[in-house]
Amino acid sequence: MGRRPCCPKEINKGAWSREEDETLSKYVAIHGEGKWQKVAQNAGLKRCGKSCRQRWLNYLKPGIKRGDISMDEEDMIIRLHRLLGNRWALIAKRLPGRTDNEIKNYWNTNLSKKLQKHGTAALSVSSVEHKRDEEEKIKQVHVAPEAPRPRRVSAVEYSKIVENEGCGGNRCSPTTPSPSNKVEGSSDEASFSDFLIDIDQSQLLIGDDSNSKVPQMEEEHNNNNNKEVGLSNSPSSSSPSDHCHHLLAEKFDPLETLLDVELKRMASFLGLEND
DNA sequence: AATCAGTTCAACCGCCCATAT
DNA sequence: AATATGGGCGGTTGAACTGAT
Repeated sequence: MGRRPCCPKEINKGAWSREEDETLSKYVAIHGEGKWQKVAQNAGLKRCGKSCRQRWLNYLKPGIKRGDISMDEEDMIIRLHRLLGNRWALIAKRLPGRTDNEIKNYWNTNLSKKLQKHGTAALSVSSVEHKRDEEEKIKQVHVAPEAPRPRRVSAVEYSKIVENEGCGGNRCSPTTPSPSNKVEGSSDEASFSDFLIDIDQSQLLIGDDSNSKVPQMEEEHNNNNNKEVGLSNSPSSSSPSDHCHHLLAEKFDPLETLLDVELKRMASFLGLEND
């Protein structure tokens, strides 16, 4: 498969100027999103199409929230990251106004440091709630003053940490057995596990980006030990695969729907019923 | 005030997949 | 069927910023 060079020869790189932002915003307002290569050309921007797309989606698009990630959002990020791994785009979809890039940055700068220092226990529900209490007193958005300053961790570093802690690295492989996502002997982790009610990540990941994978994976799942777990609190589902069949029959995106179920639990747990 | 080190985050890079030709 | 193209995504980089000395 040939790959054309992403960008024309003469392009601007680096930070976007206000003029460029305005040009892009005006163009997209008139012509809509998509065809980013043409956007770059037709709008007269000396920018790569991808760069235009990224600038629009991460910064200029109306409704984008910037900064001030709330404790609830942080909690959501932590939980979703536990469920989905480094699938920032999926996580971002569950946080209106937040972009994958922002969440990724927030994770790398604010949350991964906790992994680095305390392991996953630092990211448990109770610690987040404790932090919420503290931060409401201090009214600071990011890091409590007494907390160590954030530091970036490399992917390799992070993978090692997570490997030890649970979800195995950059992506939670669909074949990764769900028990690996638990840390033994951690009470905080136990509370989180309770919250998860033994959701099988392989089920959650089925419908990620290709519906076509679902039947095949379900078949595999059926061949394996499917007694283990699933959305067992769904009384009408005798098994996770039944549940997925049901969802498919109704033309739902399985992941979306499963996530909705999960997020309702989160909301219930957080006392935020009206998601 | 100057310098240095650490942190943040916008932007880039390259891989992958879906779709068009 | 093979190739070209567009777009999505996660990982990484580096300039700007901030705080410590």
